[in-house]
Amino acid sequence: MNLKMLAAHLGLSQTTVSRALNGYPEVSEETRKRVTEAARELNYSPNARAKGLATGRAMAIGHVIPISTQHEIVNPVFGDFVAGASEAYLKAGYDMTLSLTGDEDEAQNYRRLKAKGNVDGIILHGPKMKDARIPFLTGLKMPFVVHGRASELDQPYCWVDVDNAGAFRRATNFLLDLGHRRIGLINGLEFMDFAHRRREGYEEALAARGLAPDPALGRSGEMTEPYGYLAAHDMLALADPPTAFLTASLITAIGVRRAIHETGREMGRDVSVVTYDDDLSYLSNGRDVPIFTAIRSSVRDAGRITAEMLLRHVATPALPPETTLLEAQLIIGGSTGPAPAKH
Amino acid sequence: MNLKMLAAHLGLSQTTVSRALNGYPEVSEETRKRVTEAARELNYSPNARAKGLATGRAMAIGHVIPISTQHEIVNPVFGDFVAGASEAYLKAGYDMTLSLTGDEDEAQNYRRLKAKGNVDGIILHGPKMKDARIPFLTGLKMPFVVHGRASELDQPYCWVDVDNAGAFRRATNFLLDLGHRRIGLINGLEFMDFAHRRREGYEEALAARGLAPDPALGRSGEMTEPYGYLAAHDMLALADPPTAFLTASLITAIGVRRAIHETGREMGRDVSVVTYDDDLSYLSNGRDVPIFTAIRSSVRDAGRITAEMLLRHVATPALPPETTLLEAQLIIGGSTGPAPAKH
DNA sequence: CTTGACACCCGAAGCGCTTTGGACTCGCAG
DNA sequence: CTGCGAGTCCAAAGCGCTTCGGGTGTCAAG
Repeated sequence: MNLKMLAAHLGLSQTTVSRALNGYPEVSEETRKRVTEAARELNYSPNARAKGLATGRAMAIGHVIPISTQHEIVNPVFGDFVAGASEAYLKAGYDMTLSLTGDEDEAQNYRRLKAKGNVDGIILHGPKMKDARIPFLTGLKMPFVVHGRASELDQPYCWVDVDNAGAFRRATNFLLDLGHRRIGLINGLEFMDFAHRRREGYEEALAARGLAPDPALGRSGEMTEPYGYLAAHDMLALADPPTAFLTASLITAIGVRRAIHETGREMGRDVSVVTYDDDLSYLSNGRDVPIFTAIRSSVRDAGRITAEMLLRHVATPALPPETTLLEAQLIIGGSTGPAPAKH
Repeated sequence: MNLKMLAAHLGLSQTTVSRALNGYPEVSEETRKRVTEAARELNYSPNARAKGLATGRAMAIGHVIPISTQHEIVNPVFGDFVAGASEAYLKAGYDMTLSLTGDEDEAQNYRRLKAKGNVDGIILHGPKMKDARIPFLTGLKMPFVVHGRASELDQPYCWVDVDNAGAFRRATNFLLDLGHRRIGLINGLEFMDFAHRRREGYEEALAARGLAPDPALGRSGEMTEPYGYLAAHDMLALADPPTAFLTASLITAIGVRRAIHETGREMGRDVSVVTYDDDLSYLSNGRDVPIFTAIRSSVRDAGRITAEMLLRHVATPALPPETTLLEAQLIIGGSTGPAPAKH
């Protein structure tokens, strides 16, 4: 079933049928009705490739995920982000294509992506500090939005990011207010921009109270459960162990909890934990009473917002770069309490 | 940069250039070299849409994920599956497009997907028991492979699945061998086919020893941490509590562990836990010594295998349906031990 | 009666590629 | 010298759609 057949079936020209279906005004309401009805009946829907060729728009957005030979791989956040973005695409009639690429010849990859022409815009995931992809994409003249930001790049570009520094500053302050002075930071990989900013927030909060960060209380790594366990395990074994932890993800926090229990301490009483929580659909932090005190920001919402921004820029390429900074909420759960009195 | 310009630049016809680039024999090796070099230099890569139009192949695979209004949403397994599938696509030069669809007018969705013509094949996720999409897709004459299976459908189709029943039979037997008699099953949603089969395996193993499943020890739900916690919490509060749990995912198992600790018991001594483990990249079950005894099967491998099967069928549509049953490994970790003696 | 204006519709070109059906040039056997 | 196959290359059609640049026919205004 294609346009030609449909047109023949209706005794109309392809032109008219095409216009009728695409809502152009130079076609009578009556024939438009006839056409749309016939289209539905015969299960006609236009061939996207042909349409794309003719219009120059692919009606699709590309998500590029670096899948480096180290183990970053697809991270748990991705599913929810995509779900959010999909909401936006669904409404706008856009498709989504995924490219997991090794990060060898990045430049070539993006250039090809553009030349192949099956996406109208790109969402960039997992920006590193001064990420080289950003200036490159800017030069490519293809609309893109970064999920996150890249520090130390002053060139303007579109991004949607959580205020990571602010979130960790608040979390740190919260713990400081509870009397904690030795706060372990169990961070993500710090060449990733978000993790870098989180450490900044943490250190700023400490500095504001005249405290210097203890290197023994800072750890950076991939945010798995065993990593959280190990990091907490080691720090708790110190002569002067931390009374509180700040972790970068719920999964890591779960590992921290395991380590705390294993040493016979109790979370929320002997040791406090505040975690960042991406509010993932399958990793809920409890219902009414959150298990962990957390700084929470829905990555699914971020996905929707990022996609909407991109679609705006695809529709109007002349738009100046736009940015959105999302604020994370601090929600109080059962994992925090006043610092235990020293004895 | 397109074919026409490249041809002009080389003083050749589009035909010859196209053939040179696509490895056809009716072009001299010398000109082929000239052409490929010029193509690389000028950063030419063919427009995928035009190519698709001309060849009738989209060089892309569609993943359709039901995103129902209930809360299944994108599940944590998805990211790893996609990473595996990408390996196969990358090698074969295929792209991947994602469609998250509401499950209202499924039939219409798939029909449109085919008519739009930007995928050559489909991977079906999350099959339910006697899933209606399977007969429908068969009728559509578009190659597809199901990740999982649908019980109570005797029609042939391509699938890649883990032997869920076998895995849970083995896990149950393992616990029975350790002397456990009251084994709680904390399962996924049982209208999903995989969860249904897991229960079957569990019940078969019990039946083989003349045990009847206690309804109070069976629970079905979305595999979140709080769900695992709640289920275990409730069962442990029974007059005759279970001495072991069988859980459907690592995340759920983590909730179970929390419940066990909360009642002052110790996992692996007072209460045993065996979990299903999808071997997710970001949710590792410990390194050398696994935290949980688990039945493990890499969902990432499954993704690769499924994609490879689909590509085979896209290349040769006449191939008869093919199936692959993956066996899960039983790996022993610290979460299991002999049933505590009754007193 | 002619002229625009308007509403409606159509033919055909063109998007960038592949592929069919030749065309041309050699070299070699007849 | 002719014929013929092999080796190279090309022109043009076609994939399914949009869209430009007209074409009708009707009707009110001039």
